[in-house]
Amino acid sequence: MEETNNLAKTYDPAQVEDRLYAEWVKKGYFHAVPDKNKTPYTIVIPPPNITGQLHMGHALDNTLQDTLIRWKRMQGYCALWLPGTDHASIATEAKIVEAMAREGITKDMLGREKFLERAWEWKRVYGGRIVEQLKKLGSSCDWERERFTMDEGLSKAVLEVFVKLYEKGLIYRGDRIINWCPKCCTSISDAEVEYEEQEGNFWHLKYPVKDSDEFIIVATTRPETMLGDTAVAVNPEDERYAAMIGKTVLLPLMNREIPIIADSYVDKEFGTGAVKITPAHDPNDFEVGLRHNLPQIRVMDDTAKMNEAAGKYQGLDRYEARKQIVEDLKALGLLVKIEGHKHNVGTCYRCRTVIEPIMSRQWFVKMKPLAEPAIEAVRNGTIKFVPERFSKIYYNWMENIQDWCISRQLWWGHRIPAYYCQECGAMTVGREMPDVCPKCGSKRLKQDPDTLDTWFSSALWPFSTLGWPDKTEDLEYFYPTNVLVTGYDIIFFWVARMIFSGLEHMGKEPFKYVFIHGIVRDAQGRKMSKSLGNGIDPLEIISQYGTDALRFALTIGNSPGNDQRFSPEKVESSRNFANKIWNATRFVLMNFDENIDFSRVDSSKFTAPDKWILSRVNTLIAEVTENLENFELGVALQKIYEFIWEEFCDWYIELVKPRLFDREDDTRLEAQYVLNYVLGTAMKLLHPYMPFITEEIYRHLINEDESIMISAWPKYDGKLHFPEAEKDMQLVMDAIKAVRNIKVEMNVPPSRKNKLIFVAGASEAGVISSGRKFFERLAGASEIIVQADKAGIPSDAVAAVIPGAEIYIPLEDLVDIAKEIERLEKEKAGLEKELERVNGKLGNEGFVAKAPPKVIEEERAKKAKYTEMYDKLMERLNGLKR
RNA sequence: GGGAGCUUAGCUCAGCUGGGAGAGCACCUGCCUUACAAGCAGGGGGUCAUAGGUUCGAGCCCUAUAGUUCCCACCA
Repeated sequence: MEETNNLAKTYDPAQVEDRLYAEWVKKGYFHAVPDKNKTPYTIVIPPPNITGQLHMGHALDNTLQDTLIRWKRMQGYCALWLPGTDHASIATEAKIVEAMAREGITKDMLGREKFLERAWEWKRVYGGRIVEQLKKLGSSCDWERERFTMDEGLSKAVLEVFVKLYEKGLIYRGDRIINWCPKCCTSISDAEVEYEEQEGNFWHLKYPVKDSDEFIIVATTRPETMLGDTAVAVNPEDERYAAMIGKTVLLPLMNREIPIIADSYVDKEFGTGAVKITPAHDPNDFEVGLRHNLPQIRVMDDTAKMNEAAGKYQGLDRYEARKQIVEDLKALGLLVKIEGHKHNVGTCYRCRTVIEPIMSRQWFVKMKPLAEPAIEAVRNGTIKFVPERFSKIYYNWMENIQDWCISRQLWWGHRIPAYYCQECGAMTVGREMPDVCPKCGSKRLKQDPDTLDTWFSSALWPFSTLGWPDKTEDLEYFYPTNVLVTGYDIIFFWVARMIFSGLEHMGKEPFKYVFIHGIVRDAQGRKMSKSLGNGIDPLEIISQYGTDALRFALTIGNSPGNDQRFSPEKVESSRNFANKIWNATRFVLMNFDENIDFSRVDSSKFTAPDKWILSRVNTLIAEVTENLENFELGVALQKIYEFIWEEFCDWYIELVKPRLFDREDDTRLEAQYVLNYVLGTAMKLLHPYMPFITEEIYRHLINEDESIMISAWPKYDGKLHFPEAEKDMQLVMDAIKAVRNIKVEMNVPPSRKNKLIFVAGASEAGVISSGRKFFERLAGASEIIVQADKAGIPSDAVAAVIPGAEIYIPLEDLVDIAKEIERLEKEKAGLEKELERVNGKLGNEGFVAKAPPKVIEEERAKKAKYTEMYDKLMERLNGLKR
């Protein structure tokens, strides 16, 4: 205990964090083992990309998870926070390709096998980085269970799911329009396309009608696709074009004959009412093409360069081709006009390249049958979104869901388990490559070169990480998990897909709650981004202010699902709070004796302030616990903050100082005990939020626990509820505040001591008398007189009326009657306003008849209180004015 | 086109099931009071976007409007 009296004057996180974290890990506190005597509480981490660097989004997401898991662990649950990383196929592959490009190497030069070797090497080098960064946040993950989406076990799960869904007919291969990223050279899913509004043009083009001198004018935003046109469509009810339907136009530049068809898809009002149809390069045109049996002509290759079907434009990039085609049409007199046109352009969410819709043979998951139970699970409350409003976003997406394109033309990822016979062309899907083709017996089989969308494996995360498809003890015990914590930007990508996957493969929801948070923005409210360079590095903040300050700043004053701004000022005040706690602890410890022995504490010697603070912390326990249960982390933290700073530090510590400083005081030990208990309890409540400082402090306090991390979460205790003490202390504190207020307002030097005369009824008088020391110390009182009436009070004393008492301060030379009257008039006006409001309510028949009795009673009590204060104030005022 | 959020003190934001408007920062005044100046004490500052409605009672519930942000859809 000796060294405890020598805590540094300011809290230094660097001295504490790494040391404690290492110890927690060493002691195995983060490790969860199935325990039949405990209830499981499970969170699986949203696995960060192996290429990732910790950013504020991670910091927030993981702080919230850690707060929940630490709280539940303390509550006695078998709390598992399962960590891991995601292979992030497209993002990782892009980075590797980029690095290779710097060496002048391409994927093709290297070949698949060598490329994968590089990728695994990349994973080995960088995969651990983000994990180490998560540790800096204090994350209490069970690192013994760390998983990676391409682990053997998880890959087995992917294989199993693919084969199962294929056999059920829920995975199929087909030729459809998909989103193609020409830079990443792969298909991507609808969810991976981001739309951006861009200034574009609307080109009006003349297509000559065959065997006539007529033209039909089409309007397009993408002239380059005209090379692949296989029809022109008009609305069947459009009279302007009625006569044209069925005729043939000669496609300019290509001189291909294409029909004019009628399809209700065409909007008469928009553009010219005639639409060029390019089935191979537009999703809507593709549908029209199917309805009318139109040929599909792809005019671009995988890098969005024009291909051989583009005739003389072959080899040109799509935008060069556009320019050239417009030029050529103009030369031919077929360009009618160019209009400016704002439109949304789809871009690749990874590289921002404009997406090319291209017809291609890909693998898809049939979504409708999977979506239905997933919608139902949220609708019937099996899974709850917090805040609830996010379920609407979820429904909206799920109800309009399209089939999911899952194949990617990438090498880094789970390879599609489909095998093609090189002899007969038969396809086999299976858990392993068949020895021979089941159809023709040939041994020449080749696996599909494509890999799966990275989200295909993360969709299985809540159960694949627990051992599925094997029936493991972990899976049995920890699944379904309790809560998933993630940002709203990832509901479609991940949350929705986990829900239908869990229901389909486990027959049970993957989690009960989806706790959604917003985005961390910069101080100006902008999204943090690499291109803007406005990102704030959490690790930088940690090294400057400490992990606890960062976590506090990210949690305080935020409500679930809302975005927040992050500013250095906010962390600074968080850091100040950490320092405040630290110093409160220093104070407590420096007032402990070496041989302090709490077994000798006599609870009958608890004073009013003791009972008051015990009662207050007791209430705090109940409120914080309830807030946490409702995922109101910010509100709960605010309450802890206010309790510690205002009630514990500003009041309780100040109130007990006289007892601590007087070594002979009969209740000194009791004060020390209460300080230790209340601070310790507050630290427990704060621990889930600020794990390091609370642990460090807790170890210096007196308790039986090995670590605050595994100590028991405080419980409300009816025996520690002291309403009388709370009421008495309210009177004392009101009085102190009133005196302080007067002294400042009347410009009394703080150092000057004054006599205080209280006029109060018997019970209040008792409270005030026993609070003598508090007034001396905290209100600068030199002498306290308590009396039942106003006898002998100097007429020029300054007065304050508080609930239950009047206070008079004889200021002699300092008093300015006019000023005093002015001050009292202000008080009077305030009271009048209150009285008016209360009387308005009580005078309202409706209120008295319909309001709950409890509310009416409260209002009546207020009325009595204010009336009494008002009368006393008026008496004083009239006395002064006389 | 559809949907959601936001609008509360100078700034950033809380405000749980409707019952006397809050915090942090900033500002003003005074304090180095032996835990903390990263602090202490005191103070100023708000027709809770606007207009209706429900209710005894609305920052909170309903409707409409305005401004703002975002998501989805993608009429070429």
